[in-house]
Amino acid sequence: MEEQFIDFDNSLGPWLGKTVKVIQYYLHKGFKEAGLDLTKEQMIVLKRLHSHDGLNQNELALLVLRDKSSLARLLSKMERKNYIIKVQCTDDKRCNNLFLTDVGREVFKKTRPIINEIINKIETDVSKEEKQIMISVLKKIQSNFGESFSTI
Amino acid sequence: MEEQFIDFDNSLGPWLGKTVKVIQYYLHKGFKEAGLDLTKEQMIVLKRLHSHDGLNQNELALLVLRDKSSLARLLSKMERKNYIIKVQCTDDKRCNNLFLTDVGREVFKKTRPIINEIINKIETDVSKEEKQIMISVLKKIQSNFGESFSTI
DNA sequence: TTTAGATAGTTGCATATGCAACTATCTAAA
DNA sequence: TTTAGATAGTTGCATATGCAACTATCTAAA
Repeated sequence: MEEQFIDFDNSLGPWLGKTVKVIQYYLHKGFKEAGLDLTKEQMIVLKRLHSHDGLNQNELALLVLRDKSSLARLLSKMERKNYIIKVQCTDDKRCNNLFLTDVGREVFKKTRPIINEIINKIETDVSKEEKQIMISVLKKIQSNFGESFSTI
Repeated sequence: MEEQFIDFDNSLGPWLGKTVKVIQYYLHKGFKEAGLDLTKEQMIVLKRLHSHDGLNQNELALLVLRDKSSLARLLSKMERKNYIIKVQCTDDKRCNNLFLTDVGREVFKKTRPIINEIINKIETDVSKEEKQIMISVLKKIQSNFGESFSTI
């Protein structure tokens, strides 16, 4: 069939994958060099709670595109480091509201310059038009895979 | 500083990251639904060996952007499943040449339609021009992070 | 008011990852 | 020819991930 002849190496998938790997490598490296005890994944959680304090685990898991079990373990580590706290919901004993601690807020603040540097590096020599096209295509790709992802 | 005001959520990094996560989710799902005993990571190794049989572990690790220790363990699992074999280099006892087995080749063949479907899904409603811009910007981003990555 | 099904979060298991330290081997320079 | 440094691959450790099965709790319908 026609299918056999799709050019895998020049399709968007591998290019996207490789680019993200490169970015993640330098992000982790940046945190390490700044002496921050933090992974990229934990940073994303801090970021979300920073703008949406009080989410419960299920809500947060949806936002960060992670399985709730994976997130639960991530949160445990962050709780041990005193970056976040879990507070049992008042109206539902099963559920926890998540909050940044002052320590967590402080750590997040320290990631700012590192993240900004990475963003600047990513977008070096990328024009406004190119950036706009990138984002619109990325949105399109996400929505090609179904509504569930397009709203995140 | 100016730095504080960079718009994290609308920068390329998070958009790229999310998109890749969505793609990977459906790729894994596709393999599972087809009954293939294979992860995305193992598929990438099969793909590389398919076009470059005989690479050693260090060479392959560079190509797939993985730490050699991570790759070593990936290869062990694939060797156990009889997808690949390691053959000690004739001229250097430290080094292994890696080869696909017939089983590995067969499994890789079976991933083809799944991968093609994902690629088609990704590129739905993405014009040739958009795709070209995407790839050129992704290349640019990779090279922004240094020569070491730009050639992979 | 009982209870079946839904929901929030956890745990077991298997996979994947990178760094640092290690072994075995090779190579190039004294 | 010896040997110091380089190189290929492995192992220990800590992290991250998703699926399936689980517990505790809640909710809506009989």
